[in-house]
Amino acid sequence: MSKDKIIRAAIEVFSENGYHRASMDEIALRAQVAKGTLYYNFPGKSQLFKTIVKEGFENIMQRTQADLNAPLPIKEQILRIIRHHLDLFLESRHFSHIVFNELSNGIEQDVLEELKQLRREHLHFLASILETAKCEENLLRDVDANLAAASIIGTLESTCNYYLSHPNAYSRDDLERYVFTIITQGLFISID
Amino acid sequence: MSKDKIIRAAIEVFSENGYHRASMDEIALRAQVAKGTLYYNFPGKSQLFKTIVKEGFENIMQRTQADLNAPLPIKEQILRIIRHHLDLFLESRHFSHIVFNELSNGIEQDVLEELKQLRREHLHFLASILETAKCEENLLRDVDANLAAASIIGTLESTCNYYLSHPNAYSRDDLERYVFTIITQGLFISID
Amino acid sequence: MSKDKIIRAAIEVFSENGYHRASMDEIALRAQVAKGTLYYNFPGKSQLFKTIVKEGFENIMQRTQADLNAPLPIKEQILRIIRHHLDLFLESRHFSHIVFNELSNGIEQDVLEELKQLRREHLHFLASILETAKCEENLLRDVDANLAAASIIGTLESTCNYYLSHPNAYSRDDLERYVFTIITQGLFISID
Amino acid sequence: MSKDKIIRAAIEVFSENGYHRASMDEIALRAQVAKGTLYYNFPGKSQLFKTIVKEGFENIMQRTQADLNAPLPIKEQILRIIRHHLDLFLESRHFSHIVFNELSNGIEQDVLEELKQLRREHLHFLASILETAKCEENLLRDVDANLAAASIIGTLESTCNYYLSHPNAYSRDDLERYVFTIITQGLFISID
DNA sequence: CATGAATGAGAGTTCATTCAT
DNA sequence: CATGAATGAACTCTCATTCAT
Repeated sequence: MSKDKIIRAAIEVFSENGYHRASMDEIALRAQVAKGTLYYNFPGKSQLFKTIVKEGFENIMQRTQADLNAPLPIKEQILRIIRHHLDLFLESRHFSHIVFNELSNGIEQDVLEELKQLRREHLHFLASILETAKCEENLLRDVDANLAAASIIGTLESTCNYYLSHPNAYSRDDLERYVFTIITQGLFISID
Repeated sequence: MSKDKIIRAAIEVFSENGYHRASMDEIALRAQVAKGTLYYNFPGKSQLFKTIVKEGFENIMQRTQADLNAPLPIKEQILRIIRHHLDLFLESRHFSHIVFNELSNGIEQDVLEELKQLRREHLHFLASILETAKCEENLLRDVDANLAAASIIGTLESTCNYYLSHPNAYSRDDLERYVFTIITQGLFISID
Repeated sequence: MSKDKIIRAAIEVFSENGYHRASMDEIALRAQVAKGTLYYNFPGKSQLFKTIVKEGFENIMQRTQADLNAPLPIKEQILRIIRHHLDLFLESRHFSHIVFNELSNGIEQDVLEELKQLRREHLHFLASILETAKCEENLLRDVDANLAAASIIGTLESTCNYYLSHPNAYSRDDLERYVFTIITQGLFISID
Repeated sequence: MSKDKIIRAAIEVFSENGYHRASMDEIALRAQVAKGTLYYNFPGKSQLFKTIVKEGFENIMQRTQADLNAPLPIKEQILRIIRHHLDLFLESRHFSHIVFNELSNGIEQDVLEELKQLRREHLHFLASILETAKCEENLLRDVDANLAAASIIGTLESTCNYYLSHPNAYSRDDLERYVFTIITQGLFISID
């Protein structure tokens, strides 16, 4: 089906070039459809972009949620959150960069607003997991859950970035462990 | 002098619109110089952008360095690092976003390479401060200093972002304290 | 039947948007048929347009003719011509604008030629009524009947236009009377 | 100068093709400038069109006004109005068609509104000449001056149209005389 | 030093038309 | 009879860059 081919191609092209340098011509070429077919299936470039980002957010939230269904200690929950996000970040580096960072300027105002909303929802999704854990287990430091969630995302994004430009510095497992340590040792209550 | 006027205007325009939506016309207009003057002073758009990002990095590194000249405990050093970065992030939100995030795709390859190098240098600058502290004071957890630095930057960037879209949630001082807690409680050794 | 639905929808859309801005998509949407159905029933956009214009001309000529079947004094005949044209012009303003004015440029050459022919026929139809009256009653000034007919159409078109953009200036009846006066006092012989 | 070349070319192209079929490429080609030069000098297609129509209206109003400076009997004034409009209509047939008819649909709403305003001003200009004459000389029939002006324009437009498609029917002088008769015998008071 | 008119490659988008079903 | 997904040529418009002055 054309729609799927287009989305697959668009992910590629947006990932490789960023929103602005990605051209509809290139996407059509990559999807092996005519340019008009893009506009038959999507209202325009920004809407196509939105669709993709939306799917990305939903994808990672679903994957995370599915894995947290069973009752798990918060430590394990955070580990899994980190693992899923690392999967996304490392498997499709540019795509995740788009999802988490390219939402700043230079996109049509209305679509931008929707995308920011999506990002907020993702953050609240993580925050709610933390909040639940904080209440139930009393293991988390008394920090605003939203800020904590923001910190997790920022740390993941930034460390992955570093990891990817230093491919031989440590293994994927090391990275996971390091990040877990950095995050949790600040989130778990410790005797000072 | 024209060069200064151009740089000031360019910071504004790049900040407000991102790299691609910023136009040389707009920059010339804001700088109150003719379009040709831009090309008299800078080889092109990407070079102008590079100049600005470079100045941004140098600025924050200088400000931080200057404040760390006196011998200070690591806790105080980190607090000051956070404070300077919050200053930069909150005072010129979009500019810092450019500096820390817009360096991904869609910029001319050669300039992009230089910018990534700058970002690496900034990260290493922070990492070296941490490294020194780790050796001298043995207060820091045994985590790769570069990853720790990346985590700090990511956390700052991400939490500021949240803070700015929820202006009334907490005060600037609260934010500073929260971020400090999140970062340090993971970086300082604690008895588990 | 699809054909009728299409024609009704097409009249609406052409009227509201003019030939070029009217899109086949919009017509199909309004007619509640699939786009392909348009091309099943009509060879293309210009032919569909031609069909509509043709029906418009035939409609007004029939209405006028029907009303002039009984032998009437020329004064009454002209009044009825005016009345029928005002009906058409005022009831479906844009449609009549299309019929009388949009036949100039920018339509496929072959269809355009046919449409101009239709306009000529309409003009000759009016002219023949005037000509008959001139011979039989000797009440009309010695002016070329075709020019006189052209003048009537031009006056109707132009005054309706004015009337429609000044809705409260005079009543429909006033307009009819004024136009009648303007036209006839130039067409009837008067002692100078 | 580029601006002049563009306007000259645009008049040609708009006249030959109507607003929608006229392409900016064609105008640039005809003007022997690059496409970008069009947009350097005019904000867009509709604005370019507006400029041209505006100049057309101003041109004919100026020419007419200049010729009516000396105090003339109304009969002579109307003759001159007719003459100037015939000049415009016959010399640049398509241009005048644009000016007087292509202002209906399918042009950007804001520009369309301005153009309609121009047409209204032109009509009021003619109406004011008639009004003055009516008051001063008491020679004009008691018909609303605006409708009378509309009638003149409509008659001129429509008869010229006919004249141009029947080039050999009568001479330009005949046309002028006929039109003058048609118009004035309805405007001058006559004993019925 | 500085200008700004001019450029042209390339972008996003529209839409009449086709054709396999 | 009717459909609607797919097409691709043509369109308007943007903008970094150049160069004669």
